[in-house]
Amino acid sequence: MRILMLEDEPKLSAFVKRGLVAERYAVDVISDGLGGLEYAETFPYDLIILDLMLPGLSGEEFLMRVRRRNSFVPVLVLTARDTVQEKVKLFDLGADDYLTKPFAFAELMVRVKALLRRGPVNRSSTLRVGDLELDRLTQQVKRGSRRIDLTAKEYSLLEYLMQNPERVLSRNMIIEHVWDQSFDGITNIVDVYVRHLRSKVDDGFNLKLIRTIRGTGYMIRGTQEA
Amino acid sequence: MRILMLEDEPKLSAFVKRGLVAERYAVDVISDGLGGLEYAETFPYDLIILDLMLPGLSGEEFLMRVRRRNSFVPVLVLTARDTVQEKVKLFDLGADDYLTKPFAFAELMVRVKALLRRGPVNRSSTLRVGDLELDRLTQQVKRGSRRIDLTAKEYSLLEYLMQNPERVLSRNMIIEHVWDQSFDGITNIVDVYVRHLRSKVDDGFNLKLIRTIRGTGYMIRGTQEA
DNA sequence: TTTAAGCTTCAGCTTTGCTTCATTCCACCG
DNA sequence: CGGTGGAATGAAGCAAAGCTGAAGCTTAAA
Repeated sequence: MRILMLEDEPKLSAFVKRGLVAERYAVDVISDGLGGLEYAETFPYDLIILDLMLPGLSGEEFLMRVRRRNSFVPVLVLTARDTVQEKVKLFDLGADDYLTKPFAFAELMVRVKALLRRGPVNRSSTLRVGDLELDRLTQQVKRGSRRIDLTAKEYSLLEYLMQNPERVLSRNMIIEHVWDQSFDGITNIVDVYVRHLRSKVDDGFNLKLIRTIRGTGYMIRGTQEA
Repeated sequence: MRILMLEDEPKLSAFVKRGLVAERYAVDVISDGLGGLEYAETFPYDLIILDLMLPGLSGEEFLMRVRRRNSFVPVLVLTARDTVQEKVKLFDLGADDYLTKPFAFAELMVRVKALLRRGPVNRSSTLRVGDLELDRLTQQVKRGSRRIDLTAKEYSLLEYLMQNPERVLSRNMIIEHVWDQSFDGITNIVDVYVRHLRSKVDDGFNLKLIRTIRGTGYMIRGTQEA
């Protein structure tokens, strides 16, 4: 799950980012409107958190432009004003939810999860492929009855695979969903992490869930068959 | 345990606060209704103590608004009038208990504890994880047969962990529950206190109860396993 | 006013995970 | 049944996260 945060106050963004990362989201923080727009148009975010007070381009302007690109990313707006007019305007512009500052982190978290859940991909909170189970609430992974400990990146990768079972995912797509902005250039990082995952998820089991599609990418599947 | 107190008479609020702090609650005092509403909506309090005579927004109004947000936080009302009508009105508005001024501190304390105990989180007064025991009534902590002395913050932290055994708690969540205000930005205060706790709770024992989940936060668990 | 206890910050040190790179392996091609 | 390019793998450097001791600060107690 990849989140873009538009916030120019470093303390706040650092605090929020730390919390989101702890929940295993890949978070990009951008501090000005124009730069944010560029990011929003370049990467496939699952959610945007938008502070209305933004240098370079107002929050309203940003929201309009994103929506004009007929993008349906959920947008959570952070605002200082809490009036009815404000609310109406925001929903008009296409915001999906809003939060007035100051807010408790727990409250932000609740809304983030709610917005992500209602997206097209995520109905349920538990993903299943074969006898492999990933619980997004507690972030626990089990194969059969055996618990599996994953690092943050391993977890995100597995989550992405399991969101798209039986579908071949290219290395580029995987990088764009699982890694954040800190990434550049050509790399075999996906291969390496698939290896890590396999050693924890598939090793010692008869049925291998993660498959390589030569020349294309990877796929997860719970059934036998060639 | 976090308490919000709405009281505009400084002497009284100082007196009560000191008493509550001595009992290891984290107490925020706000002296006007509107500000109090903001706090109540922003932070997750376990209890609200409300003086009916309040500038800015009447106590009744406050109560109504809090309840309209369908918040189930217990509210203890302080009032000067002691009539049947008054009582009925208060309970109608959603008060959970009330106290007429003047009152003895001990009396307040009894009611506070009663309300906290019946809250959604606190069914039993003793928390247990492995051979570690925390008694909320007497605020005593024991591991096996050995008594452990904790400071106020250490106690709150341990209590929060033990309320959520086997669940990973992020630093942000911990800060919001254990410390009064959300901290500005980034701090490692949680790390430091976990260290303090460990030195008292885990050091010298074979089975370590408090675990670090790297990149995420901390967890308490009483069973062995990996 | 002095003293002590607890709270918070900070910096350096350790551990772990992230990423790159070089080498080896293997599927698919002719 | 070799050859070739994509994939797998192990190892190693690097960077981030967490640990820890100590010091400064605040508050309460004597």
